[in-house]
Amino acid sequence: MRNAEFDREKVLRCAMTAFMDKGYGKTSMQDLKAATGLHPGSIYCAFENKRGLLLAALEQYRLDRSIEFAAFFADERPALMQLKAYIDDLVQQCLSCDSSQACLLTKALNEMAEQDAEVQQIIANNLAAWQQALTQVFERAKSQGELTSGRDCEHLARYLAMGIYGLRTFAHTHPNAETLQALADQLYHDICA
Amino acid sequence: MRNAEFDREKVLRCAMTAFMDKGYGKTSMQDLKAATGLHPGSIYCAFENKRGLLLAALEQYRLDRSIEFAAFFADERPALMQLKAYIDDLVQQCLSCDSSQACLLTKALNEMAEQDAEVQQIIANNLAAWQQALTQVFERAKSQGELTSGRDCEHLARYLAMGIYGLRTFAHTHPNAETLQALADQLYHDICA
DNA sequence: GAATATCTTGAACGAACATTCAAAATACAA
DNA sequence: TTGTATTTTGAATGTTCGTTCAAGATATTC
Repeated sequence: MRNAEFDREKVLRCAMTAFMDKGYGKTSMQDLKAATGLHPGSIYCAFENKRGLLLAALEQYRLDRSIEFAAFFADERPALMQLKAYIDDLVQQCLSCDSSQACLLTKALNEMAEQDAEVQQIIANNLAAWQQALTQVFERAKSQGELTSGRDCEHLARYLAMGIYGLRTFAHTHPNAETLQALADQLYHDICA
Repeated sequence: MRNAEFDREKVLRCAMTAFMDKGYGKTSMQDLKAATGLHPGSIYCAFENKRGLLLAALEQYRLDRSIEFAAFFADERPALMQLKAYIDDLVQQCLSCDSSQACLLTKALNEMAEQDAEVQQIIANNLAAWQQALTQVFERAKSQGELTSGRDCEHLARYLAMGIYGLRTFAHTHPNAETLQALADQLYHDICA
C-alpha cells in the first residue's frame, strides 16, 4: 500500500494557468510537467491523457468560479449594487497582466469550437450555468423593485454575458483602465437603467 | 524567366479559411497544401514560412473586409440605417455554419495574444482601423442630425466593437437566430437611441 | 530551337510532440 | 524489519510537425 501523492486541486489550478497562458494546443507535456511538478507518467496515471487533464481543469475552474461568484452576491446589499461590484472586478481582472486576465472557458471555446464536440458541450454547459446565475441576480433585483417588472431577466443575462465576452476580447488590444471602465459603466447603465 | 503560376489572392483566401477553421497552431502544412493547392516548397518560396503565410493572409483579410465595409456604407441612405444593415449582416454571418462565422483577427488574437508580439500588434492595428471606420460612421450620423451632438463617437465605436466581439463569442454557444437578433437589436438600440 | 532563369515538386530531415512502460522508489501492513 | 502494493520516474517510442533542397518542369528570351 502507498498513500495518495499530490494535491489534486493545486495541480489542476497549475494546469489551468498553463492552459490559459499558452492555450491547450501549445501547452506541451513538458510545460505541464514544469507547471504541475508531475512527471508525464503520473499525469497519465491520474488523468488518462492531456485532454483528460483539460477536462479535469475545466471542472475545477467551474468550481472555483462558482464559489467566487457566490461570494460576490452573498451579502445583503441590493442585487444591482453587487452586480456593479462584480463588473468592476472583471475590469480589474482584464487589466492584470498575468494569466488571470483570460477566461479558461472562452479561451478554450475559441480554440476548440468545431473541433472537439464534447469539450465544446462541457464549456457551453458551464457558460449556460453562469448565465442562469446572472438571470437569478436580475430576478432578485426585479423582486426587490430595482428593475421594472417588464424586463426579461434571461435576455438581460444574455446581454450582460455578451458584453463581458466582448470586454475581455477588447481588453486584449486596449488594456487601458479608463477606456475599459467607461465601456463597463455603459454596459451596466444600458442594462440597469 | 518564368512567372509564378498561382493566384496569390485566391491562395491567401484559402489559407484564411483554413486558419479560421482550425486555428493557426492546428493548421498543418499538409492542411495548407490541401487548402491552397501549393506544395510546401512553393509556400516557403512565396511566403518564407507558415507564419509568413499567416501575415499575408491577415493582410488580405484586412483588404477584403475593408472593401466589404465600404460597400455597406457606400450608398446615400442615413448612416444609422446603413449601420443597422451592417449589424444584421453580422448576425447572419454568425448563424452560418461555415468558417465565415469566425473573424480571423479575433480568432488569431485569442490564440496568439501574449505569444507573438508582432502578430498581436498587426491585429491590434487592424482592429483599431476598423474602430476608426466605425467612428467615422457615427460622426457622419452626428453631422446629419441622427445623433445628438453630445455623443462621443469614439466611445460609441468602441462600445459597438465590444458588442460585436461579444456577439461572435456568444454565437459559439447559442447559434439561435432569434436570440442573436434580439441581442444585436438591443446593442443597436443602446447605441443609437 | 537552344539557352536560361525561375518555379514546382515531393522526398527527406531533425525537432518536438503525446504517450508508454519497465525499473526504481516509497509508504503501509505485518 | 520485511514484504508488497502502489506510485514515481524519465528514457524510449512512434508519429507528426515545420522546413529544406536538389532534381525536374516550364515559360521566357535570344
